[in-house]
Amino acid sequence: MSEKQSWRHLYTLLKLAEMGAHRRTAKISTEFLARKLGVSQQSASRHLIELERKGWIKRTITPEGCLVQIAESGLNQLKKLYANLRFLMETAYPPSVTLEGVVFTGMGEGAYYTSRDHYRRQFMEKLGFDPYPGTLNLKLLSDYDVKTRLELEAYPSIEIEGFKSEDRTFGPVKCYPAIIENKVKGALVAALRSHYDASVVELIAPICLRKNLNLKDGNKVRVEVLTLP
Amino acid sequence: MSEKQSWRHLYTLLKLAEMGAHRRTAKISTEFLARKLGVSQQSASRHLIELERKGWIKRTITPEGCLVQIAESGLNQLKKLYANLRFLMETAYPPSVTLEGVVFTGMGEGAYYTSRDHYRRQFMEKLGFDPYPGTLNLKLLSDYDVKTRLELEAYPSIEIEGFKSEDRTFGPVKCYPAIIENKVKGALVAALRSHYDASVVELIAPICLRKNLNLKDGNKVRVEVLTLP
DNA sequence: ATTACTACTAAACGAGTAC
DNA sequence: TGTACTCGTTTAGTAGTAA
Repeated sequence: MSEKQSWRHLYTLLKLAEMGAHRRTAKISTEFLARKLGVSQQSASRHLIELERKGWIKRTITPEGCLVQIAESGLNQLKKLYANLRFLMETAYPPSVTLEGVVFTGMGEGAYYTSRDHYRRQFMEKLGFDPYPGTLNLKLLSDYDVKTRLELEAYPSIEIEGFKSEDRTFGPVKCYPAIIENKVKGALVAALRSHYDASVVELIAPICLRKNLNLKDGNKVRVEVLTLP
Repeated sequence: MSEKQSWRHLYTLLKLAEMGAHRRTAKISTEFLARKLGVSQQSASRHLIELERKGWIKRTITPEGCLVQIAESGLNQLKKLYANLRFLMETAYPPSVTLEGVVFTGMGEGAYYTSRDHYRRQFMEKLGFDPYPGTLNLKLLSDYDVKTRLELEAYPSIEIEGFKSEDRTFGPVKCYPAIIENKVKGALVAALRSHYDASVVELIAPICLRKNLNLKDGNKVRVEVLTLP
């Protein structure tokens, strides 16, 4: 969907579907399509050529107009858009939210927790990566970020079960897949420890975020938190 | 939706919604939006300015980025697109199909039927216009058109009830709202009489189609048949 | 850091027209 | 009629940069 010009083509595809070309072969002249698109006949012609090149439509030219049918790959584009919109319109929470905070050094307990075998195995299974032993602590910057972080509690999360060891209890943890600094896929973990308040979040990733993103205490970090399953 | 450039703006709106701006005020920098849109930061900035001018978003600029929320009119645009796509994806029939045929002169019975009071009142009530007394007969041109006309039978139609007079019975009639030659809003009536086969359709309109469209026998006419209620 | 202006480039568009 | 080419115009997009 994010290919260049693809959006304009999707619009043409939508109009073709409105004429039934997604269910049947429709006879559509470039002039008629042009009216529907609000462009010139020449542009409509070009759009059809481009759509055909992309493999989004099948086309047969006849003297009375084009016989057009949307191909499977074209229909998939429309379905993708539909699924996207349905999610946006029907669910109460957004697909992603972004948080900003500054790096700070905790008490070094992150490494201890993330390397507990019960946690670690669940991270691998449910998040799809083996966490680097240690968490990146972020102090949220503004009221906006704290408010957003609190809203996160209401969104569906990945639940990591707690467990008991010989001498103590490890509580359950909520995770949210996240993209850190637009680069690294990791996760935001909530309540891994109870030391911090709502203005603090912890991040885990398959790699050492500090090293890989060259972060030092006080650096600002942007996190895109994903709510999609 | 068909205003100029409106489609590109709708795309930006969709991306903003993906960041939650349709349910909450989201802090979004033009740089971040630009990545999501696949354009430059400058273009993203321009898009936001244009969306704000249109009244589709509310925006507050802060040093750390823009606080963006999609306005009601913007949300309506997304809802419109969603409803449109839902109809296309969930229903088996298309919103419109086009037919082409050539004008021919019937036996002059159209005027008699369309002016029967029981029919006429139902046309006014259910189609929203008082039909000109008479029908325009079209002989469909190709196999494609005949096939399309037959498919029409399976689509939902406006039902005109039959009735009895003193001496005879008038059967029920199916109607489909239609746009004739991209200009006149009328309707296609099916089985008003049983004289003709599947390669013939009859049109009614509030005006005399022959006169207004300057039609003579043998002229080609394009009809866009609407299936939407 | 941000936003967004100006100046320029690239792309989309449309008029004319060939087929 | 149709489609679709060339080519000049318009519009969208980007780079550089000021605030």
